[in-house]
Amino acid sequence: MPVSEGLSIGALARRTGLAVSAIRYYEAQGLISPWRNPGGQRRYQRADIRRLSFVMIAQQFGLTLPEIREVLASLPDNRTPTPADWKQISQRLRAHLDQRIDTLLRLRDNLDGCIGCGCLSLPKCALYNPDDRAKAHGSGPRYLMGDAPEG
Amino acid sequence: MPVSEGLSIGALARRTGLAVSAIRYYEAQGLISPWRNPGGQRRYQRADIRRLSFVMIAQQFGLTLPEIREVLASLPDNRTPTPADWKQISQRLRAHLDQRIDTLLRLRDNLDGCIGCGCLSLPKCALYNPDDRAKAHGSGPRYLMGDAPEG
DNA sequence: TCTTGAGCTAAAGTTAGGTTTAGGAATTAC
DNA sequence: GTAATTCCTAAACCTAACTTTAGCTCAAGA
Repeated sequence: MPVSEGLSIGALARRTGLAVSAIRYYEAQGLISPWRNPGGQRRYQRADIRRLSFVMIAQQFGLTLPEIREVLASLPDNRTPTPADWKQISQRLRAHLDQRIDTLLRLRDNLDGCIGCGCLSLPKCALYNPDDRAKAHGSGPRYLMGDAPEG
Repeated sequence: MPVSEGLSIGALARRTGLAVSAIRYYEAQGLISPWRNPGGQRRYQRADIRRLSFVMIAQQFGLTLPEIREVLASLPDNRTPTPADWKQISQRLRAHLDQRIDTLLRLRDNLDGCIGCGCLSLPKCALYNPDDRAKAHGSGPRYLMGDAPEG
């Protein structure tokens, strides 16, 4: 029998498939808030399995951890989230995903145009649209993406 | 008048919108190979503007720098690339993009299903398909993505 | 010529999202 | 009761894709 109620971090790791280190990291990022048993070890609710599962899914959809934290903030504090709570949150995910798909589809259309016209690589090319650039993916030279260097 | 033919790195930076430091970094990664003038400064061909532009576009499409280097390797060494050369390369990009879009569309379908069934966050949920997870985005806990920790 | 603006290299710093390590303390299993 | 797990924290390390800094050299203009 456990020394107190709740899941240990190792148990939660086994249930979610996450590494223990990742769970502790998510806590540091404010995504999950366990309590401590008398010995100082973390204890989790069973609902936290869902919470972490959601984190993993949201990551696949391209949300950053701060974004996920914000989304999770809409879950109730005072009670265990219900399926309806999760459903509402999933719909926000869906909106995010739709936007990513749109961006990629627009990129593809532009690329098709460019293949036809031979303009690929010209700075005036539609592919250079900075909005698309900023949203399509996380990487690329920083200052092109709106982070002007000083001086 | 310049001390030798070709574009200086600053001129290339202005033409492409890239930072000088980024251009030097791309060289270190094998994406571009300038020659040196008698004073040891880098000199570029005008065709290198296109080359770097292509790098930026390919990044938007989610290719890593090593992947871009590989794609660029199919350009001719002995002559300036023609529009036909670029067109061929663009088609490889298009295939990559199609795959990304497919993955996201499948994720969206699964999410729709999950919103309906309320299963979101259950490990058996279709959203946990590891193939999709590995391909949808670069981030997420490493060892879930096939990089098992030792011991 | 002399000064300032580019360029050079090497090395360190940055961000996101974690993992690994070191050195202890708490639990569990026998 | 003791050995083997598990857990704790803090700090260092990791990758990708760059940027910044330091100290120096080159090039261009008045």
